Amino acid sequence: MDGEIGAAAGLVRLMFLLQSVYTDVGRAAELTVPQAQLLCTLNDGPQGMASLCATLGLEKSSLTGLVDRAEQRDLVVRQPSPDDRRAVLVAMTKAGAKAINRFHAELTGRLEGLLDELPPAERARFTRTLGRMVADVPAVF
Amino acid sequence: MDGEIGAAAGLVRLMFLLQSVYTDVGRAAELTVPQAQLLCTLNDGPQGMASLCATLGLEKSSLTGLVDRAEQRDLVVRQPSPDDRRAVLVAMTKAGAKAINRFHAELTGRLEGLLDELPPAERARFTRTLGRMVADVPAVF
DNA sequence: TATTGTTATACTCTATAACTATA
DNA sequence: TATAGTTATAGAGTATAACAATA
Repeated sequence: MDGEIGAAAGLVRLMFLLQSVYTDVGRAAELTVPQAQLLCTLNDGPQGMASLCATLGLEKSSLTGLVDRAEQRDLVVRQPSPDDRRAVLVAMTKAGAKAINRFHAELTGRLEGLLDELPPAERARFTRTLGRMVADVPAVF
Repeated sequence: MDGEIGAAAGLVRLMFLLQSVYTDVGRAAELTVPQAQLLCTLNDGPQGMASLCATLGLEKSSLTGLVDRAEQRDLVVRQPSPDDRRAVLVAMTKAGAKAINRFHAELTGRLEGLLDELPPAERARFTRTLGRMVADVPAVF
């Protein structure tokens, strides 16, 4: 009634809306979606490949390729781990930091823009509920 | 304060949560994400390639490949258009309909489960706000 | 001329399996 | 033996550019 849609349909549509915004902002910053995720994850400091696999939900070999390409574009560098000679630490370069800062600022603006037309009280309630729903999702942003 | 996160960060986390659920349910139904999107779009009836491109946000050549692979898996068929001899209509097969019905039911359940722990009033408000936000998003579900 | 769709080509992303080196 | 990471290989998805056929 009255054009209402179910919760599931609404969530799927929101997912596509968010994906298209994310991809779009990425393109403007010359970052693919997985590259942007990688850089966001590295924002807190260098990490080992295994740890990145867990955060990003990728197989080891997939991450090897992703890091290879990001390294070719001078977004990240591989460094030897001081503690474990098998391990590698992946760190952002200055160019990577610059790209992700731009991406982050632009994406934040675009996403907040999606809520612009909501009355402030409704927006606040929505954001609070959102925070509850994603409490357990790793901080990839 | 109090573990609150901003609206943009919340939306990004929700996007990743939704993507992982969507991908997961797709895998169980042996559908890739783009294949599931394609089948959902065809649920209302056969469509031409150009129309599908617009709905799915893909280039013509990308869609050609997607439909090729879906056709190889017997999920869709290409039919000649009765009105325009250049055009092609893409339609679901019985196997495609079966797969997407299963996918749809399972995904709906999983997504509604995300809201399970919210108090009913909060859930209703959230769903209503959601509906407002995605009013202009094409119905890909 | 414009539109519909395909082909050729190239790149990114992802996974599985087998491998090397270190713990 | 177990863990950290790479290599080899294969397949899906996407885009740009050039093309054929029809409107």
